[in-house]
Amino acid sequence: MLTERQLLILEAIIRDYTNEGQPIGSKRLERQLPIHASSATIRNEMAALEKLGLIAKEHSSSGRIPSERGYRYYVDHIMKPAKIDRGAVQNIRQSFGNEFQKVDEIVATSARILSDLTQYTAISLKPESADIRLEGFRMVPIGDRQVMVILVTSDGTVESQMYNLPAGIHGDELESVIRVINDKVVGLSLNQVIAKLHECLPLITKYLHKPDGFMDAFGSILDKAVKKQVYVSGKTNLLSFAHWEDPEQIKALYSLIDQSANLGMLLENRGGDVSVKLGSELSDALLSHYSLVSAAYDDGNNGQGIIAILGPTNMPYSKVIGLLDAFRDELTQRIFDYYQHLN
Amino acid sequence: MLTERQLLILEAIIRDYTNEGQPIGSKRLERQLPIHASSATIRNEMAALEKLGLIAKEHSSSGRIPSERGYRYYVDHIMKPAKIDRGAVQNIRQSFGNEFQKVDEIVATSARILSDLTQYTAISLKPESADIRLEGFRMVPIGDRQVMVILVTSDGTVESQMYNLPAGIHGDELESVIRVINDKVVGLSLNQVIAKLHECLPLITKYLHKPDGFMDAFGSILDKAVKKQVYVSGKTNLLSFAHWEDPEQIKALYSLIDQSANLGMLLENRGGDVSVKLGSELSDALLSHYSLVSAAYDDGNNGQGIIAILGPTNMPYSKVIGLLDAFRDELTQRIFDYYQHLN
DNA sequence: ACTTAGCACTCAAATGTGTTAAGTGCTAAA
DNA sequence: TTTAGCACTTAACACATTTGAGTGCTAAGT
Repeated sequence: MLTERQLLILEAIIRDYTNEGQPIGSKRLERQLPIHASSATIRNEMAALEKLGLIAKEHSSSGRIPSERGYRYYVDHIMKPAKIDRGAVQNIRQSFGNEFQKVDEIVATSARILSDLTQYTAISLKPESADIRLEGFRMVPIGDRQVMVILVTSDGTVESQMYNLPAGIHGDELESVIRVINDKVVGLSLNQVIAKLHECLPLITKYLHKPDGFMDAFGSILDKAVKKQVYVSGKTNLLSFAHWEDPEQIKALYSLIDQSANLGMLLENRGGDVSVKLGSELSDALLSHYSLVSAAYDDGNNGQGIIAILGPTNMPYSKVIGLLDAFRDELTQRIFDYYQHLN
Repeated sequence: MLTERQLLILEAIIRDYTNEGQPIGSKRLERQLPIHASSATIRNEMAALEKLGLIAKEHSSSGRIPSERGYRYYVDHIMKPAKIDRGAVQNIRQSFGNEFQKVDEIVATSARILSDLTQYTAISLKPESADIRLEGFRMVPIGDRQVMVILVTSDGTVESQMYNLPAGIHGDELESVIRVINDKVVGLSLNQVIAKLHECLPLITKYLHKPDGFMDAFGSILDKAVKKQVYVSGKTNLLSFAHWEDPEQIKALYSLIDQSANLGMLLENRGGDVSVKLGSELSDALLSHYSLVSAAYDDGNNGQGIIAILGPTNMPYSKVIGLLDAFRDELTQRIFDYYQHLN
């Protein structure tokens, strides 16, 4: 257990290092801290904190910087989320605007607002419930040889994709295909759909002479619906605080972030409170100097989504966590409004 | 007019500088060039070239680097596009794969292939003809309160968007709206559509009590159809040869590229041959160290699209131009195939 | 048992000093 | 017109020196 004085010192080191990015020395703290103690005493305390692994030196005679464990301790035991003032909340509310036609738009907008507010990279995941079923299926003829395939899932998501018909397919054959699909796969969970559809392949082949293209199109649209929808905003902000000598490393980081699959992994978040993951706690070594603050939000009926901020390890956690928490409430409300408005 | 020897020297400087990025000196060239002349003679020739503004020094005693005018002269008068060997063409063909369901997919894939091949940033614009008309309009009911609005334009583009109906709209009212739109605006050019639609507003208001949302949705989907579709691939490659340590500048560059409107401007290309724009010839000062190689391609019936490579001023123009030219043919063929397959 | 002044020590960063290598321009002779 | 030769310039590098902020340790003071 840390003494009161050690807590003060640790907190001051973290605060100052967050603001200035420079190692913090004992004389500085002596001047600054509201405690009566000489720099030598502070040095002793610092040595103790270092032995506990909470702070570290960059070289043998440098000031101290918080270690990862230090941040962990700070986040878990010292820091209190900053209260977000009403003006800021108002601001968020305004940024959302109104008139969303899809939940995806709300989620995408969330990422944009968050990256604007924090100047970090923001990530948002669309709410997802455990069991999504295929709820509707349409094929809308567009031209002689084209149809638009539309899937509706039980969480209200609508995905569409063009499909070019093979030569010589007639309207009634198309009708038959629609009927087959409505009979056989509508109502199933999305994971079962593809398997079931393959079972029905002989049947479909009867109407569509060459069903490969159709299966591809259907598969790709189903993918869109199944895939965790991830929205990332403010990627370029990563450049601002990258120790960026090496362009290759940044390229790698970007491509990591662009692979939404990775991000899905990264964000695993079992609901509840705002969570902070630091450097080595993140799945990829590329992120060892970064830190991820994430929060799950409920959409009221279907499931949970996630919003997150990816920034430097020395970010102002108090502010960011406070913001994310307030934002989460705002977002939940927005989604609630959206569904409300729909019924 | 330059002498034979001056041409050789200029060409060698450009070639070597492209490969190594280092200023080129007279002694080097003496060793390397297949002409009988001492370094002093070459120095004299270099002085002449410098007086013509074709090459420049970084500092008073450094070797020479090509100036922008030098590149211009090289591209216009010296360089011949490299012949692309059959293997490479085969490679391109393979990268395309088959089975495109939309022209957009072909165009987007083009950007991807080009940035892969060159390791620069590639940009592609979808073909656009002068006069696009609205050719079809659908509203597909999805749930009780949602419809999917679908527009088809005369160039075969299909765009869709969800629209949440105001409360208390019934099927027959929706039918009426569809009929109004089909009667009044289908067949018009896209630019006229919005104006005409506003004329019909009283009529629409009769059926949709609050038509604002609908007008918004219709407008935004029309925007999608009208807006020049720009695809950019390999943005991170810009990092590889950015010689600037300033993240802010790169951020600015990225946001420039993300505003597709800007890119549309940038790319203006009156068809014909492959065109090269260097540094200051580009619209934005941020691009002064970059160079844009672009080519227009025909899609056989509707109009022209553009493919382009954005890279450092000292790129290997011969290769890039040769590649772009060959790629253009390949792309034209692909689009031809696409439409062929559709009839 | 803490605290603290004082001191020797460390290290990064800034500054200064040569040295080298690659280059230039100019001149005078071939 | 060409070229050898020479004086000059500059960036890049290696190296030493100084400075400033910081450290650990010790011995004396509370």
